[in-house]
Amino acid sequence: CTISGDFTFFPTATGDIPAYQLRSPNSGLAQSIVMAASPGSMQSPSSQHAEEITRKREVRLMKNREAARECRRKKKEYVKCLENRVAVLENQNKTLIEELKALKDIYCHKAE
DNA sequence: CGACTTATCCGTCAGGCCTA
DNA sequence: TAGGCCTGACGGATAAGTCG
Repeated sequence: CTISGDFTFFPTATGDIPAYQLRSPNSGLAQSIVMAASPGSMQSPSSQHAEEITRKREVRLMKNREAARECRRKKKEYVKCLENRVAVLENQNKTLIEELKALKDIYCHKAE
């Protein structure tokens, strides 16, 4: 398990503005498909435009939803790797301390 | 057993970074 | 510089744990 090099965390300079938005109960893929499946044959240009905006928004949200899932998956993996590395280093440290103790012992007995 | 707290997951927004 | 991607921050939902 190695920590991939392209995964970096950086602080963002967000001004703590609470993120509020309308939550549509039927947002997501199904909604996008419904939107795409209804051709704007008998619609005014303005309602077509509104529908296009809605469709674009749905696509954007869907992509971001998936991106967030992937981002969280990568973060979990990254944390797991760090934890593994901590365990390995702790073991190494313990071994080195033991080794040092043994060498000190040998040295002390020689000195006598 | 209901009220409250804590942990975890998820969707969304905002903003930074990168590329065409 | 517009558009897309990535990710921190936020708030809601839900499960699990705790307490009176």
